[in-house]
Amino acid sequence: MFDQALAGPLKDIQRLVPKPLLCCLGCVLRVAVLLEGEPSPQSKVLSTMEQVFIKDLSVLCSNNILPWRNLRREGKLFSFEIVDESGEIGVTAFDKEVDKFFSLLETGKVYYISRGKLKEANKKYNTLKNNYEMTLLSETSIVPCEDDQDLPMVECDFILIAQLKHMEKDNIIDVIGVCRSVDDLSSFTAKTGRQEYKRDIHLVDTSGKAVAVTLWGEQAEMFDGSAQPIVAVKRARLSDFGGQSVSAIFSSAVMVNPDIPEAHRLRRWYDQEGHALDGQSLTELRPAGGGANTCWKTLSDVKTEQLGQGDEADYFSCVATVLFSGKESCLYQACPSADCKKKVIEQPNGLYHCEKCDKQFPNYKYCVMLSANITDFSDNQWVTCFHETAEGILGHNAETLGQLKDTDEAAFDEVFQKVNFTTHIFRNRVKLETYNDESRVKAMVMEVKPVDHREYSRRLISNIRNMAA
DNA sequence: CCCCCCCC
Repeated sequence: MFDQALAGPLKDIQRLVPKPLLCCLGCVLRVAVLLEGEPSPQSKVLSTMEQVFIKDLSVLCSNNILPWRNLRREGKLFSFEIVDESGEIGVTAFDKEVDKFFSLLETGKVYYISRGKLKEANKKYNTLKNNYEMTLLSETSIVPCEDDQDLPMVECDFILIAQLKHMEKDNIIDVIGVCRSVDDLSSFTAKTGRQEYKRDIHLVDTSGKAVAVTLWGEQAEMFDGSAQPIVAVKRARLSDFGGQSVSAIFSSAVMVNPDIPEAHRLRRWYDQEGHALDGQSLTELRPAGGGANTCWKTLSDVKTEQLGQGDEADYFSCVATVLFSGKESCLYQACPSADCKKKVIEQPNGLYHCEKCDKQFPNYKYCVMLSANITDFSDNQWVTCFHETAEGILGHNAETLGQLKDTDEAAFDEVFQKVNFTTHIFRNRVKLETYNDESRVKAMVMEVKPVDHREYSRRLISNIRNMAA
């Protein structure tokens, strides 16, 4: 079927590419490419019978047929990547070739490919180490290769996480590490308006450093890091977000527990000693579920840095302990309308008037406005907590508190006793407020969360390191 | 012949 005399390695089509070859993780496709005719950079036909492997595991999943459109016409396409010992190349199939080959090509299988077309790769979109890319033609043939024994495994271009520090943003890199933790899946609205998903995972390697890797879409949704697997990401992009982080891109290959020596070495290292280390992350720690750019301050920082004294409000987060919470006047009678929390005024007629809704009601509901003094090692601060934040600190909702107040004074007191010396993460808003010609900085609690001791300890250790440096 | 690679 194929003329062995024409056989040659993939490197024949990239002899103009002086780069060393890349690794092949999870080798997949063996391809023999037949070249015919004179090579020319613009359009040449391939001819080789050497083993070639697909290496991008993501491109062959079933939803990778994409529509395309230009001024003249539209159609569909899919692309995949093949690699042999000598290098890699991207391949694209359009329209009829999609119908013909998409279901035939299977990740993990080996094929002979003949009579494709080569053209110059567009480096803007193609991060493969090849100056060319391949297009399938109507005369292209792809035939499964039964001999898939002894697939060559080539060395990888993995970079130690600690070495990322010396690299610039946007570099395309390969990393491998132990997935020591996984953030929750998060959803966001992309520029296109579509709802997309992402997930950060945290890899640590023998360099003792860790880095966050962002996965996207289905890869993010499906990722299971519960067993702390080894994760290799090929052709990811180095980002400067949060200091340094790594982002999977369209053509990144994410491999979980690949069967390669680096992975086995990492597994042994982590299980024996790595798990006990607290590898410092190149990516700034962001507490799970926390807002953007959490600004951690001690309470004395807030004063020395004069937060809240400018025109705008300032926001900061702190870990602090409740010293006192005022039970007097912490409950008020509020408008019973669902979304209204305005204080109501009892009328002579026995009804309750809400100024905001401009209505009178026969009843009211309780709402909480709690004044508390919170402290950390450095200072203390009076803060005001409304509604959910107050309920969070007190551990009861407003309705329950109201009932206790009205029916069981002792139990009501106990709620406030129990709150003393509880520690939380507070996110606060501080702003200068003027009342009766007197200006003072008021602190309002925006959010109360339990302390994540693991994350908190990491941050403290990181602070100590930074102070020692 | 496509060509978006995202987000805080």
